[in-house]
Amino acid sequence: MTDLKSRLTTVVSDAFAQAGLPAELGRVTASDRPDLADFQCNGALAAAKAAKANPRALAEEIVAILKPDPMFAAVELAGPGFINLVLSDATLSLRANAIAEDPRLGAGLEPAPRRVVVDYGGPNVAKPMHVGHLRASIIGESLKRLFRFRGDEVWGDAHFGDWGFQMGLLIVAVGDEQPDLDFLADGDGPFPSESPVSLADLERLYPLAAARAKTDLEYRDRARKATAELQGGRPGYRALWRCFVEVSRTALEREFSALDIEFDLWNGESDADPLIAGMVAELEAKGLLELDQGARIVRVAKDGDKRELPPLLVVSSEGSAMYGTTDLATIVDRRNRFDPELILYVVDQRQADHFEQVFRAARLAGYAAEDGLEHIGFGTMNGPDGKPFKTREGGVLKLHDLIEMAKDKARERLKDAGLGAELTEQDFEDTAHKVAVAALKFADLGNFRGTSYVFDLDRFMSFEGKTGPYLLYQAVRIKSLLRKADVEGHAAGEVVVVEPAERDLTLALDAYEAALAEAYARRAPNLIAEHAYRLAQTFSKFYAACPILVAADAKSRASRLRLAKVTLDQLDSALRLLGIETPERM
RNA sequence: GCGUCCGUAGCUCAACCGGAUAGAGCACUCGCCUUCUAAGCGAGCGGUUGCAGGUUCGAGUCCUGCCGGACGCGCCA
Repeated sequence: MTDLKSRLTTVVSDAFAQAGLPAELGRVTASDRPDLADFQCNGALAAAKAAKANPRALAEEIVAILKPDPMFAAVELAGPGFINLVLSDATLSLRANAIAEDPRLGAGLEPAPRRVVVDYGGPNVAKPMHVGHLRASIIGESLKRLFRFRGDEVWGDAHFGDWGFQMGLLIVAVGDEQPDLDFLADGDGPFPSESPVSLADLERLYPLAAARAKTDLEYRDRARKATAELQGGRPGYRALWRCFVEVSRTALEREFSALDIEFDLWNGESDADPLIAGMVAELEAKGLLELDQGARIVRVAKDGDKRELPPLLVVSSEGSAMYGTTDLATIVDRRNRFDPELILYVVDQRQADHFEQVFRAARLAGYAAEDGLEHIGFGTMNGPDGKPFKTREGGVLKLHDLIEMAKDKARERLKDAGLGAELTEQDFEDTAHKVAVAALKFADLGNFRGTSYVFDLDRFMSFEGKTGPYLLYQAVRIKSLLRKADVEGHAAGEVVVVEPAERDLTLALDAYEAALAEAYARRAPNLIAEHAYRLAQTFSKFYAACPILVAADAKSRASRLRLAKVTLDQLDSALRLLGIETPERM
């Protein structure tokens, strides 16, 4: 199962070799001029430059070699030395049938599967998720699915923020409010397993405590002491902390699942904590630690650097672990548990320096291979003013509220379309939810992750043009068509490509593999989104140009039905990789 | 100050190792529902790719300088 582009690259590379030219110049790409050809090769231009020869003459030689191959309808020399390739209808028909019969819908596998950890989401105990978590979650989930689909063994890890000073703050805050709690007692317990606080309590108390600790030094010291005692293993604090973690995690999982985001692991910062002491000793033994201004650091600057990268702080002058320490220990933890060949950190681009420090330290310590750690940075989601998104009041918008806003819009639009009357309330709600999630995710994943984008709910939910709802609409249309075909007793049959719209649709289907391979290589889900949109649009043109159920003859109806079915399946596959589900009706 | 990223149509974004006529969507104009969902399809309008040089047969893409913007730069995460 090979896509046309790869197959053509092989064929044309062989022709280059036959002509005595470097085979790697035979790279074939989709044509820039669809009016002239299906595919093209620009290698003759590069070959001519290297050999100081006439590009047209070289290209002519290649054309002569390729021309007899019956897979082509035409092979032509154009412009300064482009080789234009037009495939025969028979070649395209063959390919369309192959994709239709392929359980992977034309998508390939990576030749050498790896063990990969995707670190994304980054939720924290007691903190409600806000819009900042949206990108990390959506992009990470998509990369996890993509890597898994390409054949890697993948663990998605939420990397739960369940440790550190915030926990001490919460213990103090809860203790002040409920001074009679059993958990506050010294000694070994036993302590209740029932949580004395709800998530709402935690979310209420945390910001207050954090603010107070900034100005009230006595309060801050109590929180620090509580943090130290918790980390030292004080049983009552541990038991209380476990309640915080459980209450938070349950609520967060519910929120993530509303976005179809599911983690394989909820390993927290607390899981890495027990490894820190040993790790520090090991770094010491390896001679990597240095005492500087009272702190223990690893110098990570390199000779070629354009600017001196600050050292990684492993132990602060107060003797505590920093977030870089935890990240480093987490690498050790993952190595021990899974021995991953690659760890992807899907985290805001602004933390690029931090990860560079951690990665360099990890390599120096031998915890990871040179190419085993990657920061997958992304830009911010901005408000209309171009600054990171805030509510009208200037606060952060909770993720939950954002999703509700999107669902309200979706309900409104579905009612306008008269769908409310057709569906049961449950189906209606389900569809509204899917439409809202598709709108949000497609708006996010449609852009390259590295660039920031402006959040504009009206535009995302406009249900027109290049949006999530448009893609769902195309999928739903096909589902409806197939239901009708079923009722009328029409079956799909062999694809025979005749019409231009059928050619274009086949070429669009074939491009799935190239899009996925590129998305994988560049860790860029927007290329999947781009493909899905192209496919949907190409189908829509086909739908308008080629009657399916009322086709002129039974053979062409069967052929078009199969094209419609495989388009739906591939669209569904691509959307699933983006984390988007399609409803039955809309 | 140093460093990273960015500047493409009125707006939001593409452009596959440097290749043909820089592409989509929105907005605007026009056409298309007595055939399968018009949340659609077709056509049109819209560009000195921030500015100035350079390399090349060929530059949005590579190099240099400048202008403008975002972000980061040791004990928060």
